[in-house]
Amino acid sequence: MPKLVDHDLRREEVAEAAWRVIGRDGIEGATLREIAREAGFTTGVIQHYFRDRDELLAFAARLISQQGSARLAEAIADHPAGRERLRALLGVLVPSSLRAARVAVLLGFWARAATDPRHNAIYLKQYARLRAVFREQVVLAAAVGAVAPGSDVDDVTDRLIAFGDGLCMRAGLDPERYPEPRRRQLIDSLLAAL
Amino acid sequence: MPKLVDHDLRREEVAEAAWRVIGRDGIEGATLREIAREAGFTTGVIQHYFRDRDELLAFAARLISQQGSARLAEAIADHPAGRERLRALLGVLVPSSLRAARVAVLLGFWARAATDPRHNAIYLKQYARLRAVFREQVVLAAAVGAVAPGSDVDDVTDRLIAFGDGLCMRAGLDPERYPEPRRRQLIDSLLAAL
DNA sequence: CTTTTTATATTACGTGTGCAATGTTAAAAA
DNA sequence: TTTTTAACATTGCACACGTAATATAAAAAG
Repeated sequence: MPKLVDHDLRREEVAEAAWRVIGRDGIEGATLREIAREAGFTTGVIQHYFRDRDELLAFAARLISQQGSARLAEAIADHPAGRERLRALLGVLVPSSLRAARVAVLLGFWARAATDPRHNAIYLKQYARLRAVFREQVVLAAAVGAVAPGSDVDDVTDRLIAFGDGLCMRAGLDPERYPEPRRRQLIDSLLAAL
Repeated sequence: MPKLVDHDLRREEVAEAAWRVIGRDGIEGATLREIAREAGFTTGVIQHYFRDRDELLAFAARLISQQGSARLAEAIADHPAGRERLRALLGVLVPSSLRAARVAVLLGFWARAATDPRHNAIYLKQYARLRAVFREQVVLAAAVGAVAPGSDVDDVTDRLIAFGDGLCMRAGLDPERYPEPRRRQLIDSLLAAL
């Protein structure tokens, strides 16, 4: 047997290079050659670990979502149920170290999900998971009195997520208007109005 | 002098064809040849009215924003200041006839604005206008008591817009979960919490 | 050492792109 | 009627793309 390589690790390595390229040049700029150059490999390597460009992009999209899930779990573990935990969850959607590149990656995948059925399916799964986590925590927050009594749980959940996504996007495209303190202030303002 | 053609009209015609293609195939699918085919022209026509592909896309982005401004003005004219008018404004961000294609166009331009400085500049101008309109109406709404006393006007404005954008995106990518009645319900729920 | 199998590298090919150059058409002005 | 010029069409080119095919390197197994 020849040189031993951790396949999953290599795939992640390539996917992360793809993110960096997408963040810099957009999805259309994420060519196999450019991704390979960014990763320090040749295109032959990428071909060895991914059937084609689309599978690589799909893998990258899935991976970014998995990492988001992990950060959601962290946020839950690190903060007590209620408003604090909701704030931490929103902080995952709108991370404090928000780079334009990160938003470019998200927007790129979302834009692709709007026209490509395969990526849309990936997106739907990701979103269902995200929403379930948020909803659960909204229920807990309501039990602790962090949500106005009488509010519909699903409404609050969807409002939270929509706000987080919108803010993430606007802030990524216009970082001067939405520096980190301003983002935190908006999140607090939103939570206070729940 | 030869045949007379309204230049602006032709440009709009081409831009609208570009939207349809982007809505169908994404921005990367919006090639000159495909846009020309969609518009019923040859690529020669497009070359005659636009310097290059980028200018065409920039024009299309500007045009879509202008039309949005017009719809905002309509919404203001048709609804009394206060909660009703805010609802109408949100209805412009999240139109009742939300097609996936429309969201694909928006996401495509946003994604491009994340990596292309020229498109980012266009986006910033658009957003400044949008925000100014919203802010003005939030002030009026507060005066009528449609906003909780003591709320910061800028906070409320940004929360409204972020929510609207986020909902528009999520709904466009997942229309089954967010049919029109659900979207209206969410908007009302948000306004009630102001 | 030889064989086998995987990782990585290289090259070539067909396709489609944006764009430039050039040709054709037709209508308005002279 | 002739000329002029904008509108539109066509063709070709250089380039970059994704991918297939193939070659080389390397390491475990016999």
